[in-house]
Amino acid sequence: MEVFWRQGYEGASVNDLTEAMGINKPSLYAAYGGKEELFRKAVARYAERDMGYARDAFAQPSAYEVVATLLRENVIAVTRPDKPHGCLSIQGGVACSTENAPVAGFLASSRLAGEGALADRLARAVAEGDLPAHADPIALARFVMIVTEGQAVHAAAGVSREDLRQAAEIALAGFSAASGARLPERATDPV
Amino acid sequence: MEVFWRQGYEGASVNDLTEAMGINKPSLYAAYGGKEELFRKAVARYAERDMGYARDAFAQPSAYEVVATLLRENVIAVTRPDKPHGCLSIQGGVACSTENAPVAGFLASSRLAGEGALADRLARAVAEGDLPAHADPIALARFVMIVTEGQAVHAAAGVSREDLRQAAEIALAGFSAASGARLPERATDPV
DNA sequence: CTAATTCTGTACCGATCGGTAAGGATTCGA
DNA sequence: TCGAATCCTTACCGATCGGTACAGAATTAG
Repeated sequence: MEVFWRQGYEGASVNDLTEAMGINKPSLYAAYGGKEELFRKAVARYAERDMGYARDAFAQPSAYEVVATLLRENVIAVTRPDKPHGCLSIQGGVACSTENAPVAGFLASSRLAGEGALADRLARAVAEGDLPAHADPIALARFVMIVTEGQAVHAAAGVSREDLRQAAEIALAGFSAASGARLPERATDPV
Repeated sequence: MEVFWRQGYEGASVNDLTEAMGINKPSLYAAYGGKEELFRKAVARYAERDMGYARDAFAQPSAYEVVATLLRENVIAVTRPDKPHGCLSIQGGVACSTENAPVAGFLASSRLAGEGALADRLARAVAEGDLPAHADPIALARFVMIVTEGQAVHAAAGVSREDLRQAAEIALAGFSAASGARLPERATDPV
C-alpha cells in the first residue's frame, strides 16, 4: 500500500512491491492475481485504515463540524510523518498511460463517490434546518473535496502540516460564508 | 505537450510522443536531447501558453480581483474542451518511480514558486492597504493554490466547468472572509 | 521412513522501456 | 552532373516491464 502511495500505480513496479512485501513474484500473483487487483485491495485497505476519519466526520452533529472535522483530519492524514505524504487516491494516478486508464478512472470515481456521500450528509443538514434552505449541498461538497485534493497535492510537495492547517481554516471560513452554516459554540481558529 | 498533459511524464512513452509529434525517435533525441529535457520544455511552453492568465491576474488592481481572476481563469484553463482536462503541472507527475523523482520534484517546486509569487502580490496588497494588516499573504496564497490544484484534479476526473466555477466562488468567499479583502463595486456571483 | 503436497525461489517469457548506431534517401554547393 | 553534407528511417541496444513455468525445499500424511 505504501509503495503505491509513494510511487503511484505505474511508478510502482512489481519488483518494488514484492521487495516491500518480503515475498516473491509468484507468491504475489498467487495471492492477489496481479498488479491491478493488488492495487485495488491496497486502495480498499487505505480507505478503511487511513481515511476512517471520514466516517467520524460524517457522524458529527452539525454540517459545520462535519466539514471542519473532514478538513482538519485530512490535513493530519496527508502529513503523517511515518507515512508517505499525500493521499493514495491522488498519488495513485491522476494521469497514466492509456493502457492503465481504467486505474485512473477507478480512483476518480472513488473520490467522486466520497463527494456524493458528503453531499448527502449536507443535504440532510439542510433538511434538518442545520443549513439554510438556500445552501447548495452538492456545490459545497464539491468545494470541500477540491480543498482536500489540493491539500493532498500540496502535502506530496512537502508542505508542512501546520501550513496546511492554516489553509484548512480559510477553507472552513469559505464554507461558513457560502453555506450560512451555524457555527458551533466554541470559537473557531481564525487565521 | 498534450501527451504529457494527458498521460503524465511516466505514462507518456517516447513512442507516444514521437507519434504525436510526427517525427522519429532519433529526431526527438537530436532536437531535444531526451525525454526529460523535452518534458521540461513542454512545461515551459505550458506555463507560457496555458497559464498566461496568471500574469493578467497578478496585474489586477486589487487583491480580491487578483484572486478572483486566478480562480476563475484556472477553472476555464483546466476544462478547455480542446485540451486535456486538468493541469500539466499536476498530471505531469505528483508521484512517480524513484528514478523519476526529480521530475516530480521539479513540478512541485514550480508550483510552489507560483505560490510564492502570489504571496508577494498579496503582501503588496497589505502594504498598499488594499488588504488589512492582519491578513496573512502566505497563508492566503497557499489556500488559493490549494484550490487551483484541487480543481485540476477534479477537472481531470471529468467534472464540468460550471461545477468547478461554483466551487471557485465558494473559495473566493473564503478568501474574502479570511483576508478581509475589500470587495470590488459590482456584485460578486453568490452561490 | 516414505510418499504425496504445498510452497518458495530461480529462471525465464514476450513486450516494451528509453536511447542509439548505421545505412539510404535527399538536398545542396560547385 | 557530381560529390558532400544533412537529414530521416530502420533496426537494434541492454534493461526492465508485468507475468509465468518449473524444479527443489519444506511440510504434512500415512
